Amino acid sequence: MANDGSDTTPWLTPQERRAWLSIAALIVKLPNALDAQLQSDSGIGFFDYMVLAVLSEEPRRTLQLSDIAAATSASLSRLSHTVTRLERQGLVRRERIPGPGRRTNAVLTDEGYAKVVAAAPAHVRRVRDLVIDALTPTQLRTLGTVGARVIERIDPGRSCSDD
Amino acid sequence: MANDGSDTTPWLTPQERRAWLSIAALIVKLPNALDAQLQSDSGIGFFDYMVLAVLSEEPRRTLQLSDIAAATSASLSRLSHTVTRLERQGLVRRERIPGPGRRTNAVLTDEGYAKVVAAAPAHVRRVRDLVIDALTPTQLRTLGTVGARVIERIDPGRSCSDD
DNA sequence: CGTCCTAACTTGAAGCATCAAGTTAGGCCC
DNA sequence: GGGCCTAACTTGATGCTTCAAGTTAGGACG
Repeated sequence: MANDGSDTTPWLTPQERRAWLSIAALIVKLPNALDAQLQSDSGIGFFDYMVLAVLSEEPRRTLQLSDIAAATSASLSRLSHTVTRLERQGLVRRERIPGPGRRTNAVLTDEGYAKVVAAAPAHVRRVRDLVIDALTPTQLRTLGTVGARVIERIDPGRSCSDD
Repeated sequence: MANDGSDTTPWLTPQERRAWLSIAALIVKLPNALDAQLQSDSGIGFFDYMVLAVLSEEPRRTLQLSDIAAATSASLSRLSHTVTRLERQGLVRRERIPGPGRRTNAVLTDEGYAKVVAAAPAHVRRVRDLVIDALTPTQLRTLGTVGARVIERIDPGRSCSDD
């Protein structure tokens, strides 16, 4: 129970530790901050917003559930529950795909589209305030690169696309 | 409803957008990955682990609830519920502070201490694999700096200390 | 053409987080 | 020393996430 996979466990150096503390705080606080902004300004959570946003960028405002799940880094189960809720709010609608297998699309309704359009400006502004405009272009670039690198480590072989 | 706080909402440039997509994926996936590792190796969530870890670094393995909440970026309510659960598992114990006000300490039990000690190596290894060792020292340094900067924007005036 | 198989989704229960209301223990002020 | 105030928690309800188990629609194999 005290040896989970290695005899030698190199602890963090003071520099590494300091960096890690900042990163840990970041990945806790940034999602909270974005959730809070969207919740209070538009009555919607960050994840729900991402789902609507992803759909709004599709030509037919339509995407298969498993593709949405991949785009938002969520489990299919989570997504299914979420789509059920969004459906109840009239923002989205389900649609069976006729072909082979048991595939289902989610389609953004007009009301759903209006919701994202209404929510986006304040959301983007907050993202700018907290992240984009807080950093130099070089820092932002590094952050993007570094994020992609870590993501690649988490699940090797994936692209990314959400908002 | 279409104008949440500004007439001119500068959208993201393609570079900014690409960076933001990486960052968004990062703040969703990294917590999930850490949670999954801790859950499967030690049967404990990331947040619970942080609470125990913070306590384990105190001289008397004791800290006031509101200080733990601050150190882990959580609400007092969330922390109180969590401490109740940890208490039920025998990992922590509550202790009223006699002085003024209605202050309460959480104290790490021996069992709780054993738990963190057992969980830490695999957790640290995962943090190394995913983040620390995936980046150059310069990138890590930048990431730390940048994290601190964003945190400062989120709630101005705070230090950080957790694991 | 029937059985097995897989991929994609659904569902229900259990756990965890959040929000809004309480509660509690002293200070403060007259 | 009685009423009021604040800070620090606690609690219960509600909602979201996860987990494990189920369901469904074809395809492949024999």
